[in-house]
Amino acid sequence: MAKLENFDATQQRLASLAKALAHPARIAILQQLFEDKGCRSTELDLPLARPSIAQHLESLAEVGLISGTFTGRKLCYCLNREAVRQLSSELHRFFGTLEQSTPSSCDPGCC
Amino acid sequence: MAKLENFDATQQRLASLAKALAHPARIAILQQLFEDKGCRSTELDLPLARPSIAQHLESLAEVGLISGTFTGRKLCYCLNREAVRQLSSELHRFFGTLEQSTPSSCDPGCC
DNA sequence: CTCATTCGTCGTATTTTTACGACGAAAAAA
DNA sequence: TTTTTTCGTCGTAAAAATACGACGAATGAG
Repeated sequence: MAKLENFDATQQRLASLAKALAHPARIAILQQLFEDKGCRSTELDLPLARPSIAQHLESLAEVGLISGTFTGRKLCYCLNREAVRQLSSELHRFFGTLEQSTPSSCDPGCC
Repeated sequence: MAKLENFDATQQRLASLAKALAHPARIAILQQLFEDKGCRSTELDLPLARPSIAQHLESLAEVGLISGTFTGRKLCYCLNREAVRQLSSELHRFFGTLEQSTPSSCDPGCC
């Protein structure tokens, strides 16, 4: 399948950032990391089994929103606050350009 | 699967809005609707077959970002600009609360 | 009218995501 | 040391998302 490469880079990037947020567990993880609830898959409080939590952490790490480092054998995930800020501003810019557009679509003559 | 209902409503809502944006085709559709490129699945310019485009339009409609109406047998999708504005502000609020949090996670003593 | 085209939808193949049991190595307890 | 617990990861089952061929009704051309 994977016809994703036929879209332009900006569309792909926005989509993959959005995909990172596209599961309540990952939203919850970001919230808890921000609240300093803990940084390990076992410290996070989610209604999911541990392997699932680890998987969600990995997806967040893949887009750079968090990054995991080992201290000995323990894996700790840290927020990449700068990346979060950047994601926030990319989304904001996207919606900004949308809102600047001419508000004429679906005028009476549209269809 | 579907353990989604074990997360709180805000997390679920944010996730499903993000999911709506989680494909480059849907990003492109929003852009083109905003640019008044057309409002029908056949007028949109995407590297996908028509049934696929129709499917992406449906997902956007499901979260209320656009809505389709028939004029005779022709189906025209219109942007719901108010819903887009609201999505934008919900995401902004989410990131806002994140950024206000104490920036201490992953301090030296974290792990 | 007849034939071709258009467009919405159905069904389904394929891929990706989600979820977790189970294993093994390390750490902790006994 | 022996036993138990902890935790990261592997493999895989189940579900959801993605993509499109094909059908049929309606429209338009000849």
